Amino acid sequence: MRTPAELTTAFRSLGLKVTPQRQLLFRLLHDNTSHPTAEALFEVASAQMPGISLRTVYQTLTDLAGMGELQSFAFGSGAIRFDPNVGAHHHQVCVSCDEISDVYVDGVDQLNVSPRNASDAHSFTVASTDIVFRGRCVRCANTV
Amino acid sequence: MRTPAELTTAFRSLGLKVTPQRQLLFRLLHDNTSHPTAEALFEVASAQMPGISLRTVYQTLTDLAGMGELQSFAFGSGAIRFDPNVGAHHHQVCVSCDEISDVYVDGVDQLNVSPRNASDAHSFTVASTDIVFRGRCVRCANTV
DNA sequence: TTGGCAGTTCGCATGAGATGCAAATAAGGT
DNA sequence: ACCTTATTTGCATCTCATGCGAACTGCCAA
Repeated sequence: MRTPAELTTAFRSLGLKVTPQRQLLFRLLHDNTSHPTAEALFEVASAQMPGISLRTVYQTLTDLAGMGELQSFAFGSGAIRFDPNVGAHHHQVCVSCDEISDVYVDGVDQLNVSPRNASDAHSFTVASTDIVFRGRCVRCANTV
Repeated sequence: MRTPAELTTAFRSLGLKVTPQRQLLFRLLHDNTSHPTAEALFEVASAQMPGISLRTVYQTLTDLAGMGELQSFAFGSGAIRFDPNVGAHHHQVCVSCDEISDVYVDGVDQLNVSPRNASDAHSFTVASTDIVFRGRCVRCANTV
């Protein structure tokens, strides 16, 4: 997503207001690589702005996602994760500690896809491809 | 997953009981390519066995998944989908009608993965790879 | 600088999806 | 046929998320 300063301009030019709550979330999300949940952001935000509402966090995240400034993903279990990295990338998920990392993948366009039924060939128009690698991060691999 | 007959034997040899409810679900799931939710299976099961409990459907699905007879996936939104196809395959999801289809993909092992930070290289042990193609099925592509 | 409209925040209610729990019931070995 | 043990069921509970309305506040305009 864009920088807090750019988002401030973007919001204003859309007729949206730049509140202290939103500014805080802009800052907490910018360059955030932890793929936080709404709840997790709420915890961090609350420490810096006691009284901020979970509802507002959800609201702002939804708005940012709608503007294309955030991507959101559901990884198997639990709450939705938000990712300010909106470029083409994929994810690694540690099955042990649930840590999620961005990864860049070459060769996606070379994948050879064949539907279950031959009759379905060429019947699907792919708009995007999401790849999730599940396994163990170094820390968890060494802890087993 | 295995056939209802095979599952019957497998359950018995594990000390588990083969109830009419389970037999019905074995049948409804065998060769089912619709990636149903627990609720969806409950609807179909209820038609054939009025009174069957949603709780039992969840319970049996969880058991089968735990035995490796089913795979379960969370696709972006809504309820968990179950898939009796436990072989290596991936999925196509229509963003318009939510239809999910199995697809087979060649070249997965040739993907060249690079972590966001070079220092993370070789730090992750991949156990499985899930690919989701999002787009439009023929039906929806023609309806736009 | 001030006024006021329109967008926001916030808390509570609500809803979906899923699981915990205990009493009643039934499978299936003996 | 019996008895032990697994299952089924319904209800309560939990998590994650969104709807809604009253109170509040950015921020443009005068």
